[in-house]
Amino acid sequence: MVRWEPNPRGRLQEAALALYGERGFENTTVAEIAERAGLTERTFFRHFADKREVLFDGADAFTEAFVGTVRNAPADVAPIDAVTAALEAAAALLADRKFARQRQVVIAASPELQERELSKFASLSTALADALRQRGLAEPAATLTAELAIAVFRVAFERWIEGSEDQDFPQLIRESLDQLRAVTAGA
Amino acid sequence: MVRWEPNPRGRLQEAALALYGERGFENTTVAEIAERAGLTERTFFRHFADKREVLFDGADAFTEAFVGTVRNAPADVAPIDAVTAALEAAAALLADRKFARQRQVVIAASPELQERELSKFASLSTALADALRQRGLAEPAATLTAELAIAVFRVAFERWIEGSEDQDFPQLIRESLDQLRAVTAGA
DNA sequence: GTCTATAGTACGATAGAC
DNA sequence: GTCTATCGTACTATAGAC
Repeated sequence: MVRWEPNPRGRLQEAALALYGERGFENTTVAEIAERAGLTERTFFRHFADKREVLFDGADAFTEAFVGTVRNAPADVAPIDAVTAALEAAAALLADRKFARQRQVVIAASPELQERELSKFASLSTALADALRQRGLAEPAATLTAELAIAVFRVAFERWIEGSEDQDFPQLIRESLDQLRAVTAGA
Repeated sequence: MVRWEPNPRGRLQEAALALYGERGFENTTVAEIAERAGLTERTFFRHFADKREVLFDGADAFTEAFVGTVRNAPADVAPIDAVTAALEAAAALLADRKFARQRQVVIAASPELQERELSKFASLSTALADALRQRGLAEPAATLTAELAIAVFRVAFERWIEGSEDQDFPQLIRESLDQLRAVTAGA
């Protein structure tokens, strides 16, 4: 017989997402999350640095996948093309649209969670700019390209979440990139 | 004789910036800020929603200046050109480089303050996208153009802060925009 | 202006897993 | 034995309620 139920992190995440959805982020206490997961407040803070972080556990892995694609691209591939490939690779990690949608609804309802999400995207952008610089792209082009990539991803992601059934993520990304080119080209 | 010293907001802001700089954001209590300003903790929270907000008091005015320029641009001006004009107009609000630099050092030292700054830029981006949409620019071009503008501003701002004496902000913005065009054009 | 709930930290105790 | 996971308690400070 096991003394503790398995997967405490997962249980805490599930409990948190459910409670944030039911009564909102602000009206949920850490004690309540812990209780629903069969754990204590103390244990929650052992697994997650704060009350927001419980919804962003996969962020590092996502960043790694994203940046890794850029790092592994052949040296003669143009920055914009390497980044496009990375965007499509990252999209593949978002298989579960229903879960993503539920999570996004919760985040959209809380300014604090939105702040944290922005912070995660900023980290991703920084890591991406690093990778581009290591490929020889100078500043400020590296930073701008990274920011641009994040913007494209977020636009495509939002459309994917909100869209109907068979929206193709890579297709959405290509469309957004085309829009961006049209704008920067000017009138 | 005056009953209260004038300008409580300004005194709180000054005290906060000084203390955050001296001992860091996390190691500063609201009570200490209030004390240095000759006020009470309660009064601090009457003026600012939270401990971070005291460093972002000018954000709304900045957004208004930025977005107003876009809104007032003639209808036949291309979106990218309207946005460029707004960037340069916004830059004019940042006259005091020494203050801006000090503030930026403080923000850079605190993840919490960085999160708040990102949040302010996100609000600005949303407002900008709204203005562009009212000018007839469709989605997702409006959102992408707004995000792009913020990215260009931030890059130029950072260079302005870090640069030597006579860096011209408008010039930095034009350079960043050129870089962006070169990247999106591809190899 | 006073009071209170809750986030988050510090330190410690306990006890299963190996 | 060592390592690691949980839980107990006391505490500070933010922020909101009254």
